[in-house]
Amino acid sequence: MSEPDSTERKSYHHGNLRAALIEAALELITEKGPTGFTLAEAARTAGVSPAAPYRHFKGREDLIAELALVGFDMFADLLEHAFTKGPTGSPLDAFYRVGRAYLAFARRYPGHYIAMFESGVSIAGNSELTHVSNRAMAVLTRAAEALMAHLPTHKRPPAIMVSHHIWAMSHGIVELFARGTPGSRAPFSPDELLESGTGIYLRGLGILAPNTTE
Amino acid sequence: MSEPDSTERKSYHHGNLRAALIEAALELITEKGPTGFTLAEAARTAGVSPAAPYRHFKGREDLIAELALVGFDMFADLLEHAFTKGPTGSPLDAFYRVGRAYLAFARRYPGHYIAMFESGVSIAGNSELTHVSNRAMAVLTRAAEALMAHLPTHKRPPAIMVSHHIWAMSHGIVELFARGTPGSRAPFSPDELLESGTGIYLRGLGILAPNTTE
DNA sequence: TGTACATCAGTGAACGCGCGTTCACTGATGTAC
DNA sequence: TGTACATCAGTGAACGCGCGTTCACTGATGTAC
Repeated sequence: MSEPDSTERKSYHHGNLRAALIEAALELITEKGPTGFTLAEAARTAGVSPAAPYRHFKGREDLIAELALVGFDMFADLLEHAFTKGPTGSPLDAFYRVGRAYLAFARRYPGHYIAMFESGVSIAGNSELTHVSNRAMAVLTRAAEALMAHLPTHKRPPAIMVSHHIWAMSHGIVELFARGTPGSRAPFSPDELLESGTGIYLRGLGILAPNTTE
Repeated sequence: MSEPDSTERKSYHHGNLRAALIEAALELITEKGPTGFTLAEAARTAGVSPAAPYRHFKGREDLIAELALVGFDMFADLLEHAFTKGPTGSPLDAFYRVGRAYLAFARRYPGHYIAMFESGVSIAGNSELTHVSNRAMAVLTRAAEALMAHLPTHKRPPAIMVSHHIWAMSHGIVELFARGTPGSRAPFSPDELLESGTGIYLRGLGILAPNTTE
């Protein structure tokens, strides 16, 4: 009844503070946006004094950067896994899987996604972040390359450009149609949108036949 | 030398406070992001006491909502103008113009764009905002409709879906590649990306010939 | 197995800060007559 | 043209608040011998 905070603790030491702070920060960011997140509240949620986080992070910014770092790492792994899983699948299947994985990540790990793309964290200014974000990007680019391997060279745009297109559309869909009141804003679900959008796009690349589906 | 703030003022009354506050807010939001913006600083910039803004806005949120409202209105006008200008142009030309206008708006009015899409303002929760954002969306949809008018019905996806695709890609490009260190993040400019992306997409729709350019 | 000691991971109180907002006020402006 | 008065658009001081961060401290844990 009178316990002020979430986690109980018996000993002086928390034992798992770093992880608990990350967890708390993710929840707070998900609920209140990057603006709403404060170190003090994360400490409170973890059941710890406001000074404790400074044993594990240099400060507020540092914690957010850590969220983004972990996020990009998971993101890259997820995309990678979607791309390489199921050796029976065609490059086309793999490409669609990667797209779906993109949306799935944004939906499943909103706190990470926000820290990565909406928190104002400077990716270019942090070499670790740059590295791991490049890794995620590279998966998309490889998927695009595999997809276009059999296209005649003169009809093949740079794979990086293609992955940028797909990334942009995915990100746009997440930001515009997967946030906020779910579903109310659009007559189409995010997944439908991405599926249909990339379908049309791939037809334009010459990878799908002009009028496959009905 | 010792003037603390930007605008000089001779009389007790500012005369133009509302507009000055909006101007100041746009600058601050552009420089520091939606988080960095405070009513107090906007007042300071306008050379006015921290209580003065309350004569013109209900509070901080209200000011941001106003920025978004004005922004969406300009946005819709700009897209509209791009769409209807030059009666000689084909629907295809008009469509490209609308796309370019999208990027141009984001580049030219970053403060408005941020207030509209990144400030956390709830569009659905404000009927005026909903109305004016729908208006902008409608322009895109009309452009898509005009574009697909001559497609056989069974090959024609819903215009709303198409406009959602285009909007998502445009927004994604703005967020991922037009912000931050300009150009450093991608080997392609935002305009190139949108142009090539929509080009491929329109080919997929059957609006452009399979291999038009080289 | 026991003891001394270094190190680690917390505490809690305090700081300075700037914010959003309210309040009674006052100078300037506009209007009626 | 002049005067009285209502209204408007500011002031400035104050409030309560919560934050980020620092500091000397202390309880718990790990290690050497």
